[in-house]
Amino acid sequence: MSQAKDAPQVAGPFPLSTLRHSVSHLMASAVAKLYPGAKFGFGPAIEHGFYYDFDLPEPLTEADLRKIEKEMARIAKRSPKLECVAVTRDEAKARLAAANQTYKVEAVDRIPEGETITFYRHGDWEDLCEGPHVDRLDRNFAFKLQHVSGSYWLGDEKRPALQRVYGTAFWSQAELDAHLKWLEEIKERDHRVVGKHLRLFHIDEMVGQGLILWTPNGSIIRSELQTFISAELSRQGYHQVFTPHIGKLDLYKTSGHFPYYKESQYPAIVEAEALAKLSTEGCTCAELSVRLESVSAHFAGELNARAGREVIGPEKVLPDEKLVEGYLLKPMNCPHHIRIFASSPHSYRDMPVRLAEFGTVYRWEQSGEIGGLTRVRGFTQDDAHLFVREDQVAAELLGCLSLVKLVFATLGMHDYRVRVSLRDPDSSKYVGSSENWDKAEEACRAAARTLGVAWEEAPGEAAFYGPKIDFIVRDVLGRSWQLGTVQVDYNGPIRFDLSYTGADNQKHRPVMIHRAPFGSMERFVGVLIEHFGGRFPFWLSPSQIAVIPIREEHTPYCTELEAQLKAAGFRVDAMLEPGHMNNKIKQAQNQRTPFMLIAGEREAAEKTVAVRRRDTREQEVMKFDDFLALARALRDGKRLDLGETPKVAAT
RNA sequence: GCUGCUGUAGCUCAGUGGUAGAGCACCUCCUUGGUAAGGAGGAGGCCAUGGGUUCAAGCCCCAUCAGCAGCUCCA
Repeated sequence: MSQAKDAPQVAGPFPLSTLRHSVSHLMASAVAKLYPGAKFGFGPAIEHGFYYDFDLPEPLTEADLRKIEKEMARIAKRSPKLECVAVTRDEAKARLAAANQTYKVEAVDRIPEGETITFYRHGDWEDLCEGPHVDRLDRNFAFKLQHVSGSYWLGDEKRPALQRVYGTAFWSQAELDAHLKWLEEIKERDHRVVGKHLRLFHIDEMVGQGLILWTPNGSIIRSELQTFISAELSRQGYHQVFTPHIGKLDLYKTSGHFPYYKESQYPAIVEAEALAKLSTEGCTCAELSVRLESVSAHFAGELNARAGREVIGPEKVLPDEKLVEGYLLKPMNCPHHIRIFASSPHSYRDMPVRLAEFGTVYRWEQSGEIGGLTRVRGFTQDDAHLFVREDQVAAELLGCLSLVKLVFATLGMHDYRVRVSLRDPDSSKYVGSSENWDKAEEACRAAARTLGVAWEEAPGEAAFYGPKIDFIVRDVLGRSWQLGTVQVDYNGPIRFDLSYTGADNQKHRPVMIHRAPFGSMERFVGVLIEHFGGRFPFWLSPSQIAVIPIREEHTPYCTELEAQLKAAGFRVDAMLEPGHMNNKIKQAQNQRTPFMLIAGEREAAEKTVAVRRRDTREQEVMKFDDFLALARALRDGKRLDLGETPKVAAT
């Protein structure tokens, strides 16, 4: 941009991103020197550093990165000046073509007409680049190349695969060191690391990629959360339901999930008899697939009539006897919930009907995308479907968001974004009348406003069946994850021909609200693990209280404490086995147990406990009854603190 | 799915072609210790899986599976 020309070209503090971009040039020049024939892609500054994409004949290794770093240092020693040269479009292409920089030639073509084309040059190396850059690459900065990974030219998987080298740079070695240390700390907060250390979950090769086994410790966290959420839901008038993990293909043909999203579903389960019959007929896989995905003319006719347009084309229609029935592992809970709603007649008086279920769904995510708890193939949504009258949409949306607000506030999560996805006003692909859309969109906006956090509108991002509100959080590695979503749906009720009887004794079409405010228990707990770094608030902590005797003869008193704590419903880890107190303290600390109660002669005599809180070496002796009261208050109030006695201000 | 890297004891990791190692955890014995690792001993591995090269493979090659970093995708 023109920023390059506006920025004062004097020695002094450039923005860090400018330095990083310049260091990426430095890296590219080192690569050009070390690997003749290298072709260059893009090399921008990014949030915590920079990268550059190269096309090289051989894959780069860690050792290569060190070699490149050395060459960079050598070039930087000469304090090269970075000079900007403006050229014409033809000249730029000629220069790049001469250097056999095919990607860069393509990049020139992507520069809009009328924009100035510039090269930046240092030493005998130059690069097509819009800048800005630091004026001189002297020694007053520190850098490190971090890792190499693959990427595609222009982010398109059909184009050549390039090697992307990531690095970072700072104005001083101290800042770089601090950044690297921060990265180490981040790693320790990673839910995969914490999850293993605290034995919260397990992913087993024998079970399958992306399928989470909740171990006892993690199950405690999950069920505490579910209990908390469920209590709130019943307060808000939801009804708990349970549905099975599979459903007939017809169900998903009606909902529209099959076959249109079949590439992200586990394959259909075909009835054994049908399969046997097909194989005697010599049916191929391709034919089987067609026969599974097709519908009868009657089915298509009914659905198209209800939708008022052709949602199932003639190419999907086969004669009845050709159709093959099967089951699908459910990719969503809504069809099952819809069938519950449809199973009995409804009056306008009993609307809205709110059906909630912690429903487990299965999706065939790409293998390279799966990891930890945040991207999995089987997950349990905190799902609910609200069947509402149109005049109730706004109020129900508010109800959904108040739950989100309550849970996030309870967990101390304030760092989340809200995105309100609206329809693209120019498009006609949407279901439902435009007046209804206007109302629904305004209701979404109004609901988002009540949250008191940053939110943005995303025109054109709505689903074709309705607008939605999404909640997005970042993990410790800075990756954004969509947690929950609240969606208005005009389409489902049409496809399933849902109705209720209005005051006018006529049938009316309800509107559906899909909402899973925390997305999935897997992802949500993954984010929570990182949010707390494994130091869960008392009510969520798998182990809440460790009881540690000072000597073996203090065991009877500790047993008594254990019994009372357990009777009060706490999760107690009585460490009564022989062994040293110090070692037990260390173990409890490593387990991130919020409280250690340490008891010896004095405590037994006075019915007190020496309370040691997680992450502190200080101890506080208190009456056991007082501790019990404190623990109850922390648990029942779902408090985030551990009830530390406020420090008395110095007088 | 794509590119690259990785896979050794429950965990964290050493081991560059010649019969498998450490620390922690675990078990046994000793130790009675007032707030973050007492001592000694022991057990524990088909070196991810399947092929190949070699007199000889944890190590080299190929494939598969899984993990990691990105890319692409995420109704």
